[in-house]
Amino acid sequence: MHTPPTNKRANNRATGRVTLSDVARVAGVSPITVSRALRGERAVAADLVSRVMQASNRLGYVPDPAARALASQRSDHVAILIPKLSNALFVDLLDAAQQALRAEGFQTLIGITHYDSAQEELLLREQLLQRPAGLLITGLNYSPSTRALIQAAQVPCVHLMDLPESLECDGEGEGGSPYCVGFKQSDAGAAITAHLLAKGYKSIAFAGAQLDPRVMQRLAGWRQALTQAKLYDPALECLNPAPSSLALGGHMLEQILQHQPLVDAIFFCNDDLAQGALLAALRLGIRVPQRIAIAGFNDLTGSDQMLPSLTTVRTPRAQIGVQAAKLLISLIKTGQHQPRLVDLGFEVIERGSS
Amino acid sequence: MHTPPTNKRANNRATGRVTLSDVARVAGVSPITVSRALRGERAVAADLVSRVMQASNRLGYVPDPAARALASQRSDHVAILIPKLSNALFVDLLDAAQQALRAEGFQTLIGITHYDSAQEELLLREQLLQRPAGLLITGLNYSPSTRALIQAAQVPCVHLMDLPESLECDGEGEGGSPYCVGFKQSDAGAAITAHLLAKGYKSIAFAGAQLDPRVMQRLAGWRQALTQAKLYDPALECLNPAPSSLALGGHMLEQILQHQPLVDAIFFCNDDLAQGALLAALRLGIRVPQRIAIAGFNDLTGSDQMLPSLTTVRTPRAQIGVQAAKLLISLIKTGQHQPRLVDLGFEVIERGSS
DNA sequence: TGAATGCAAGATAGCGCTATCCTAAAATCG
DNA sequence: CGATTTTAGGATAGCGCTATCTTGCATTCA
Repeated sequence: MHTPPTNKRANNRATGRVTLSDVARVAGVSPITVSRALRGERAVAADLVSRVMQASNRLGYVPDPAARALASQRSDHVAILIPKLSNALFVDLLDAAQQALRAEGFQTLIGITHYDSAQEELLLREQLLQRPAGLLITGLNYSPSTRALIQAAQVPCVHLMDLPESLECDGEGEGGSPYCVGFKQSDAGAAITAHLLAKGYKSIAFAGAQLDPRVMQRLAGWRQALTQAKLYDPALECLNPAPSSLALGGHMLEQILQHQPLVDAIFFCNDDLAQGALLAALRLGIRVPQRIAIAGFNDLTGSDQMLPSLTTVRTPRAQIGVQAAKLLISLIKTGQHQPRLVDLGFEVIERGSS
Repeated sequence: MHTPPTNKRANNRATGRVTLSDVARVAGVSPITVSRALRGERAVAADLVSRVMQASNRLGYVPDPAARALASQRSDHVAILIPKLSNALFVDLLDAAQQALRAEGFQTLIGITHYDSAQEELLLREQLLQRPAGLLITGLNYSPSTRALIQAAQVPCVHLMDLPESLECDGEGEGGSPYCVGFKQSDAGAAITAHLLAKGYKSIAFAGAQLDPRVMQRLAGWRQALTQAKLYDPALECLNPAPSSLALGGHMLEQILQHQPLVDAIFFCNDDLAQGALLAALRLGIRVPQRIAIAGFNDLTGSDQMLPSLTTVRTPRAQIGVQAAKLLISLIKTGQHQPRLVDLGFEVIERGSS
């Protein structure tokens, strides 16, 4: 069957879809005016706008994202790149960002990198095909090819969780510093270490898994705090590239107690490790914090329920998701935003385990 | 600046994008033939196909999803509707489904319903605007308007986690039963209850939060098992519509112990509740399983690490995500699939808490 | 007051692909 | 072996929107 092209204006064919032209006809204006009126782009006379609005509402018009994307070379998608969904941290980030984006009419495209920069590049490449309006990327990515992709795509991009080491503007040629929403991981690492020091612990180990850039920065903060207190010892570092998990935390506790019996406190780079350590301590009859103090990072679900409850660093991940989304949207709409760096800070939460 | 339409075939303008026509020109065929060759649609002579492939690879051609979506009225998106990201169950589901979909070139659109059917309908409406190729929906949705939306959209849809009560074909008019990948929630509820009965527990309480349809089915399974054992008592039901959490699990344990001191076992509808109960028991000095046995559901992360380790029902959520994605893809490509119902079962995991 | 300027609305022309129809050649048949 | 059917490639025409240029009219200035 081929429906002959009857009246050019009544082009809603068999689909039943209400198009711009339909609205235009009802409002008695040209299609392009409807487009402009609905997008608020350029000046359109107030009475025309209201007529268009009325017609649009009456017909229940909804723009077609695909047509819009094809014509404007920009979709209503925002791509988000996240390392893993098995870490609650990133789930909270995703949840918050997704909700904030949806409120502004954006669809979220997720990409899980598994901490693999080749995967990250591939994912980004796939996502860029959709011509997203913006990009949210975990961490400050310095993979040159990924960076080049973003530059070439001319898409606004906000980095999550992390801030560059030097807060000052370092005008690095192309557009200056990146947009970032997060907090200083190294400061947070130093702060929780300082807390343990203040409580009188003398031999404070660092236990880190995954060893992504943020863990390494927390490690740097810990090093700095201990060095300053003249208590730093490389033997106190327990690093494992395996993914973070409760079970691994338990193993690490045992390992440290065995090899470094003088250690009286451990700073775990993530709460799941610390929770695992607390459970292992319970199992092994090791008293926390009497025999050894435990501190975690992120204040994940359950940390306040542990026995003893877990001393940790509360990180504003939901806030980061929301603020990053807002920053990105402003970037999409206006092309720029000040400041480029948003530091949402962190908070040391002292609980029973220290 | 207006670039005059020079050569119609060299239409990759300033964007640098390689289009179908570019490939067509290089391969010495018409654009439509390239389109057909690359999609494998209709018959195209083998030598032409290989010429097209070569040209396509050489130029690095990648189809534009927006153009494709506009022309074909179908995008490469698959929409997934999930209640919450705060329940690890759904995160695992999403993770698995997303990965399987991506492997086949589909982008995942997420929607978080927060167990709100009005939200669900709104989200679905928004997602349908993107003309998704398929739909993954948690649970068997019976909200009439949502159902109507799906029907009207003519989009393949697979339901997750749950199977309809009557497994027999009940030819309900329009297209028969829905496509489902999951397991029988009520059977799982009955099975874990049967396990507790077999261990000799006589007064087995049910503690449920959120009270979504799946929880209610587990409740039904528990009721049925206890009724059969002539041990059912409505007073043993502890139901709370609040979201599931560790803290709530602790509260529920205390509540049950206080109001029903004779209870010797509790079946919690989700592992986070059960984990919270175990921690609360530890805090209160209540011995598990001696004073009271605890069982959970889903075998979430950490359940094996608890003290004592948690008896629970292992549910194949990652499998469900993957299988549902596969079923959906087959549905998208071929229009149908048998069987319509995929039961992936479950497994009772006996651990220290019972 | 006539020319220069601004400004809002419209006409035009695609964005990059696929659905549909068409046609010429090959394959099948009575 | 001519008539019918099948087949594979191409021409054509949009999908529903926005970028861009053009035009008509009200403002402003020398």
